[in-house]
Amino acid sequence: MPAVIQLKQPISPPNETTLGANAPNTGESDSPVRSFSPKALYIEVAELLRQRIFKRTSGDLEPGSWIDELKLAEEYGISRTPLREALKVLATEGLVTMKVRRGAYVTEVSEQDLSDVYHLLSLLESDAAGVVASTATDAQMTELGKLHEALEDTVPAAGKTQVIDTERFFSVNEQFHMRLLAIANNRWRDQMVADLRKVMKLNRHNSLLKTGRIAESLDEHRAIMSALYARDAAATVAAMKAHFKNGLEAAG
Amino acid sequence: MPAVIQLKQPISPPNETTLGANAPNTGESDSPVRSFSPKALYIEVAELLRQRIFKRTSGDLEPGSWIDELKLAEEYGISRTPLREALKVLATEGLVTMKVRRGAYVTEVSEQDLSDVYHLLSLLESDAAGVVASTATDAQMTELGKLHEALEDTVPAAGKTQVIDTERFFSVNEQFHMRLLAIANNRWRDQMVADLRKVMKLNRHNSLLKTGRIAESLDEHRAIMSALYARDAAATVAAMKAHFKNGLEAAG
DNA sequence: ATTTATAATTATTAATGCAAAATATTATTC
DNA sequence: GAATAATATTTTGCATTAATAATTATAAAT
Repeated sequence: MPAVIQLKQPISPPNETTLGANAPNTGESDSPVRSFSPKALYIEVAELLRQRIFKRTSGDLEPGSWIDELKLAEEYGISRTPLREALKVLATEGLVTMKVRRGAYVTEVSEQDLSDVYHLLSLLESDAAGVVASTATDAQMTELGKLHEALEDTVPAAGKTQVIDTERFFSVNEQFHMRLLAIANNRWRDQMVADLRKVMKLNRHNSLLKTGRIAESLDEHRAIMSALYARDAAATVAAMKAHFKNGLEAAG
Repeated sequence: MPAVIQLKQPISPPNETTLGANAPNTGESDSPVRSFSPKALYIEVAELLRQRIFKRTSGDLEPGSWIDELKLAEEYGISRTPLREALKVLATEGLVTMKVRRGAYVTEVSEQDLSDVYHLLSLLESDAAGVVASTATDAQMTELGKLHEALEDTVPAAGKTQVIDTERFFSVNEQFHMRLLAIANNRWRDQMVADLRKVMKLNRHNSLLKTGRIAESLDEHRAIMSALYARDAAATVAAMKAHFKNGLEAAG
């Protein structure tokens, strides 16, 4: 490790975002960077770290690797305090693991973990679907129907040679699931699902929906939608569970 | 917000004793207090704050009230840094709510929140029960059976005039649920359940099991146990759901 | 040569200091 | 007297610095 005596020297944090460029005490107003930011610094840093953990391109921040506070703080041009606070947020999200007097490590998710988390996602979202089937207003139901139709539209009719817009399919699919959760209207569940999904993304094959399964997935969505329209909670739950079950098998 | 945090450390209640008595710079070695403490200070402080939030006797730290960092730091004899870190942990657990540039507030749980959280607890624990019914070893099943018998033993046979040891009933009941979760063997669920239970405890009538319902509760437990012994997952899930359903009605 | 003990290095944790932001208070004007 | 401006106080947020724990390296001894 470098960093002999002079740590605070501007060892050329040459690049990128710098984000916290605001030298603290210097009254110099040369850092408009986050002057417009209403959010706390540690929140923004947490988001940056999340991206780096997920992208996993830069080489560092791979699962299992130790997170060098000093290096990152320098890199971002901030002190270690907000960085530490950000790490604590990520720890509670399950993305990093804190070891006493040993610092933070990017969480390694085993196959077991992946399976466990997926199971919970399935449970929570299926339940949400059941709630929606029972309690959604007609307007909300129509809204979901519209999203489902948008999903159908991304896949060309059988026989057509047109390519599937995978990107768009995933996007609309995501919207559908999100809207469903929103209508189920349980912010605690929303938070849990969000956290669990982040953990899922730690995995290499992170897609909750494999590419080759689009046609099948659409079929399952149809089943979910018709159970919803029928306001059959049990059937909706079952359909959503089946949807997840297939998704997992494909991902495994 | 509920979230997943994984601290391998047990939550042994710190021997309390002023905890942070170590005056920082003063070289005076008059504070052996936490010299033997292996845990980070902010973890211990978080636990202390949790207790204060739950006990709610001291008048401060009531739901909705603002948390005075300075005052608390002084009170515990520590600086604001570990206190702030502790607050962030509690924030991710959903016990406190952070407002930008406005500090931390003890989370107010509405009736809606309470109902939502309870719903999720029911969902997660019922699912766990189902998993146990399907996958537990015979030894584990026997273990649960023993706990159930201990639960039966706390309630005198009908006709007897002996008083019920409520305290013990709650304790054994808690053990049963905990053991069930442990056998289900999904650490992510365990963490979520733990967080949700904490939120439930924010409520005044915080008992997950009302006093007047012991006999009924025992009946429900019997149903769960026999479904478990039969290794009927669906029946187990249903029995556990019923158990929770009744519990909520009693609490409401 | 292996093991143990001690010293040095490294990194985390906690404390203090300082500035910006927000709220409360006072003052001034219409 | 009310409203608005100006000032003062409080409080959060970030940075810096000090201290503590742990690991590595080095040396000594059996």
